[in-house]
Amino acid sequence: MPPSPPVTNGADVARLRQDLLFSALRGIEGSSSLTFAIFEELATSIVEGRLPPGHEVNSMDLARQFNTSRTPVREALLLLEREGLVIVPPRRRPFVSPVALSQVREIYEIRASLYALVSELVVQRATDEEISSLWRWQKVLENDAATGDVDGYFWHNVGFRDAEAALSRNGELQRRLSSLGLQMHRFRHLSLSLPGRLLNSVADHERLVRAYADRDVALAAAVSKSLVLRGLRAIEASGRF
Amino acid sequence: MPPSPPVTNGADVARLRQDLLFSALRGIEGSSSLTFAIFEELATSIVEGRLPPGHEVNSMDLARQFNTSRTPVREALLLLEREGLVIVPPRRRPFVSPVALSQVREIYEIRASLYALVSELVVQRATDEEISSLWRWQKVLENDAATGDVDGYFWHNVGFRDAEAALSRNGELQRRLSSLGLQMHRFRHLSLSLPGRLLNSVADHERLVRAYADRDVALAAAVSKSLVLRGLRAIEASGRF
DNA sequence: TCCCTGGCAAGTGTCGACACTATGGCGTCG
DNA sequence: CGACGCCATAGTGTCGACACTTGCCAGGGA
Repeated sequence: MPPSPPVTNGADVARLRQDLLFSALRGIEGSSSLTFAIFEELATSIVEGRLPPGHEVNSMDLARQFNTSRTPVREALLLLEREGLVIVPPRRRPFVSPVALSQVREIYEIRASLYALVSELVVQRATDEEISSLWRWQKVLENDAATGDVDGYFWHNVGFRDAEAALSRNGELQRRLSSLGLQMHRFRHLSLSLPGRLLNSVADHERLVRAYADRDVALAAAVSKSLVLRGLRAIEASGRF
Repeated sequence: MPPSPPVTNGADVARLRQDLLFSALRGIEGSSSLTFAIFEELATSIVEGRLPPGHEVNSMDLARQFNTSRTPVREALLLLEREGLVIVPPRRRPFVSPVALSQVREIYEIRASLYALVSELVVQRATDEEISSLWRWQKVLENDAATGDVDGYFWHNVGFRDAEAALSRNGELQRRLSSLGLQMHRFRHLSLSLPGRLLNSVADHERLVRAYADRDVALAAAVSKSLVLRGLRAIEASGRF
C-alpha cells in the first residue's frame, strides 16, 4: 500500500473508515473470501457497537443470517477471537468480549510505546517528501478541528497515524498497530468527546510533524507517545467505564 | 499465571520450553482442544525448524497424519496464519512462511520497543519482592553462561523475559510479546551462537535488574531496549540470511 | 418452600461428501 | 523443436449430518 495520500475531500469519511479499519489485515485475509467477509462484517459490527459487549454470537444464528453453513462462520469467529473481539469458550456459546477500563489502559500503553517507535523510525527513514505529505494531513486535521467535525477528525487522525506507520518501513509494526487499532476503535467515541480535546490534539500533531521535519528523534518519540497517552487520560477523565 | 518462580534445576529445560512457547496463548485457546492441539503441534514443529520455511502443509495430509477430518486442521492453519507462521493463499496450498532478514529486523525493533515498555512498567509496578525474584533468574543465567550451556541460557532467558512481562501487570502486552516470541524463536539459534555473546548478555541482565532495584525508569528502559537490539545486531553480524 | 434430579432443547465439535479450481503433464500445432 | 492449450488429479472451500455437551425447566422429594 502506498503511503496513503492525504484526503482533502471531507465527504468520503465513510470510505476512509472502511479502508482504515482493516488496512493491514487486508493483505493477509488468507482463507476464502466467505470466511473473511463474515469476519469483516462481524468485526465492523462489534467495533461500531451494533453488537454490544457480552452479546451472544452463536454459529447457527450467524450461519442462517449469512446464508451459509456453520463452517465459515466458525472460522470467522476464530479470527475474531485472535483479534480480541470475541471470546469463544470451549463447548460454550461465543460472545462479544467485554471492554474493561483496565484493558483500555493496557492497549493504550502498548500503542503509546509502538507509536513512539513509529516516530523514531519515521525520523530515520522517511524522505522529506513523505514528511511533507504528513503536513497535508495536518492541514486537514486543523480544518476538522476548526469546524468542530469530531467524526471527520477522528478518521483523519487514524489516517494520519496509518500514514505514519507506513512511513516507518516496518510491515510487522503496521500490522500489529492495525490489530490494536481494531480493538481501540471500540471505545473511540470516549476519547474525543471532551471539550478542548480537539485543539489540544491538533497542537500535538503540529509539534509532531515539526519534530519530523527537524529530524529530532527524541522529541518526535516523546510527542508521539504523549499524544496517545493524552487520549487515554481523556478517557479516564470521562469517568465512563 | 503467577510470576513464574525461577528454576534452579537445569535438567527440565524441556518442560520450561514447552511452557514458555505458548505461555500467553494458553489462556485463550478458545475453540476445541483438537484444533488447539494441532495448532500447538504444528507451531512447535515450525518454530523448531522441523517444518522448514516454504514447506507445504496441506490440510488433507495433516488430517491423515492427525487422524482427524480436515475441519480442525483448517482451523489450526488459520490460527497459525494469524501468528505469522504459515501463509494460506486463497485456493492454494498453505505453506510454512519464509523468514527474511528484513522481517527479523522488523520483529526485533518491535520487541525492543515493547520490552522497554515492560521495563518501565516493572519499575513502576513491581514490588521489591518480585524484583528480587528476578535476581534469582539472573543467578541461573550467570550459571548457564559460566558453564557455557547455550540452550539452557536461551530458555532461562526467555523465562526471565516472561517473568518480567508478567510483572508489568499488562496482560495484553504479555500476550503480544508471546506472539512475537513465537515468531522470533524461529531464528533464535542465530542470536546466541556467537562467541562472547553470552557474557555480554549476562552483564546487560545484571544492569537491568540493578536498574529495577534502583527504580530507575529511564535506565531500565534503555538497557532493556539495547538488550534486544544487541541480539539483532548479533544476528546481522552472523551473516546468515 | 427449597433443593435435587432427570429429561429436553439448543448449540458445539467433528465428520465425510461434493463441487470447483489450480497445477503439471501430455499431446497438438505452429 | 518450442509454445500453446487441454485434461486428469490433487486439494480447497463449503455443506449438511450426527453425536455429545451444556444449561434450563419441570416435577418430585424433603
